[in-house]
Amino acid sequence: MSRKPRLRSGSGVTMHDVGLAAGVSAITVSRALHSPERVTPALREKILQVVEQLGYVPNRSARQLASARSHTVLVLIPSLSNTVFIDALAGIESVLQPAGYQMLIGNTHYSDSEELALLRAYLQHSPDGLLVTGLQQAEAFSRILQERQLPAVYMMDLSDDGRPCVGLSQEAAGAAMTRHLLQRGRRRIAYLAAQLDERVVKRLQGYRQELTAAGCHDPALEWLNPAPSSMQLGADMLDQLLAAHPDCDAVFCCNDDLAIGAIARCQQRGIAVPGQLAIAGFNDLQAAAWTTPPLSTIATPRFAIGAAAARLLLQQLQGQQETGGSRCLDLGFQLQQRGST
Amino acid sequence: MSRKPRLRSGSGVTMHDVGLAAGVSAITVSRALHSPERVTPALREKILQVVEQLGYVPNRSARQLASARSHTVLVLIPSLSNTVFIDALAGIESVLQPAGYQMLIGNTHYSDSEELALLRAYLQHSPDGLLVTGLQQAEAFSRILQERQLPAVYMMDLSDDGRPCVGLSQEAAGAAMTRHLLQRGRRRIAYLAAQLDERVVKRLQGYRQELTAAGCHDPALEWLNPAPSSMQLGADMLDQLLAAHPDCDAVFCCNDDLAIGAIARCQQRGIAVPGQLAIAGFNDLQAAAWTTPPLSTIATPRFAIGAAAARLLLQQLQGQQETGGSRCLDLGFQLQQRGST
DNA sequence: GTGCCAGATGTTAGCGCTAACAAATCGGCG
DNA sequence: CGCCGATTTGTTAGCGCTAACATCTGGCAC
Repeated sequence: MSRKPRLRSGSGVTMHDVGLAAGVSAITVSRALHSPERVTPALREKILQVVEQLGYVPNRSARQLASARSHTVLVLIPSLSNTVFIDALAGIESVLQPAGYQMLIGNTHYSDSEELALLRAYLQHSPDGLLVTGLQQAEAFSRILQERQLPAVYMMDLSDDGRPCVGLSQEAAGAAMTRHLLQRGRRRIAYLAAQLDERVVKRLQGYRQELTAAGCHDPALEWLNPAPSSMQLGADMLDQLLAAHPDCDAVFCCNDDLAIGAIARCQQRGIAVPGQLAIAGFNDLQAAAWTTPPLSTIATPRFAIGAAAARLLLQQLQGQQETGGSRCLDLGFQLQQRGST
Repeated sequence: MSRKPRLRSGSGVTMHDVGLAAGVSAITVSRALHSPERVTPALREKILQVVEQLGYVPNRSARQLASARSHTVLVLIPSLSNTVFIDALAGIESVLQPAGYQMLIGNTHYSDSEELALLRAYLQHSPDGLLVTGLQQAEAFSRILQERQLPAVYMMDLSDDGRPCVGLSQEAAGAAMTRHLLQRGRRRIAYLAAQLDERVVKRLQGYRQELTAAGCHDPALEWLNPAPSSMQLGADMLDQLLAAHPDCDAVFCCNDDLAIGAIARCQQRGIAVPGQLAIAGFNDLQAAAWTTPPLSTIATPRFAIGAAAARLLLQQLQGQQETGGSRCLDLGFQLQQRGST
């Protein structure tokens, strides 16, 4: 009258089974797989053969439970529909995958509270570290990280408080594009923005600085819309802007989506670009090179940012707590001048 | 001389601790959290309070190990940089997240062998089910699914072999667009394709059928390039096509990326669209509405496909093995006629 | 031969949780 | 008043793996 055996997950072959078949104990199998240098080469070879033969698949939960390390990294991004973050994700994947780390993706929908909720939810997986977009999280967020001693690397921006980060100066990039427009002789330069996340605001600050320095800053030319960014919105905002300020001679859009909508609307309305109106975007999405005229924009190294951030995090996880040197990596940006300016 | 306590992962608060503080046993805490109906409301309330107070976070690995269920779904998509799959991903997320399921994302890079390798690697997480893009996997792939009795739902296409799937008839969609071009009076209709995955090939089949039926199929007008799809490639392929076949009067691109490149190149070369050449795309990406002229294309319900596939999988996981009725869901498509045709 | 050390392998226990069974509790009814 | 069944809670064991310690082996110095 023995009790029912439990349901086995996976293939049912355990490390113990492999050991049995290879004539060793389970722990030796574990070592053969995860710290090869602690097992005689011949024995290791034999064990690997048996693993192959039995189709053994290690159980990650058991490993995690026993070792208190999950080999998992939580990645928080504001949106799945914005290519910018997907590119960074690809960069992260390219580093974590080969290193044997699992990537958990959390979509915060640009919301601090959702971000916090996601962090709480994903703590159940006890990630070894975090990759976070941006620097401004809810207060409770940083508290949790601190309590649990969770290492984190921040992406897309540069911090001034010692937190490890990989990105670019959004402010400098905003300033660079504004300077470019000034150099092209524009004086009535508008700033069109949507979504209004921290990066968009920092670009705005760069824009303000340059215009103020040049003596032609006009707050009335700043059009900020908290709605999600889209090409439709770019077109609509352009219409509104021109209706209110027909003398405007350049539009700096906070991202390429808005800019593509704006440029298409100009095309529709017969507004000469850049003759009457220069248009600039931000991010250098693939489509930016294929508008009429092609869009001037700021190219950002998203893939590289993701990859570098992942590498930085892995360094921390592997205990290389290099104390010296700032751990802030500035990967810069590049002004792509095309036909629209 | 007691041994060192093991490193604790997470916060260190266990179910046992919660039970202790609430004056109940660990299993009661487990029940309060996961099967509320098995605990007196008052007690449950108290337990939840203690959970909150102690900041208890359940350990998913332990749960998984003990219950042989991972509450995890593996999602395999061919690419992260193609919006089509990201949209589906968003749909999947919208269903799995609220249901308490974790989504593991595997990027197959359009490769059968990588897909198989990913499946093998992710088996370590013992996913409860799979969401797979397309129907054509390596042979070993299906064998593994069968061996482990892993439920899977296939996305983006329709099967004819009884496998549960959610998508649309790629063939019918290809045919519909071709029919549309024929109705607009075109006779020399080219098919421009890249990446050449199974969906692209099926659209090609639909295209062939319609043209053959109309008596104007010319294999020389099929331009198939295995390289990854991009706007640049679309522009290049258009040039090559027109150099070889100046009499061509319509181009059906297998996706919007190619079409956007092609339409931009026409603009650059002064080729009248649709006057001299009609151009059509596939998928209805956001940018398709903002080219000059706006691109005619086939709108596909990607988000809905992802969501429906996830729901279908959850049904299977929750044991509702409804035997009756096909489990193939055709969510259709819509022809978006715009200025380019 | 003895002692010793380094390296290879094994033993034991326990990570945190839940399935299965066991016990306690309660209300209602003969 | 005691017995029944239903409901609520507890006990026990074990999921598969690995940290820590224990043991074994062989080689080498003296």
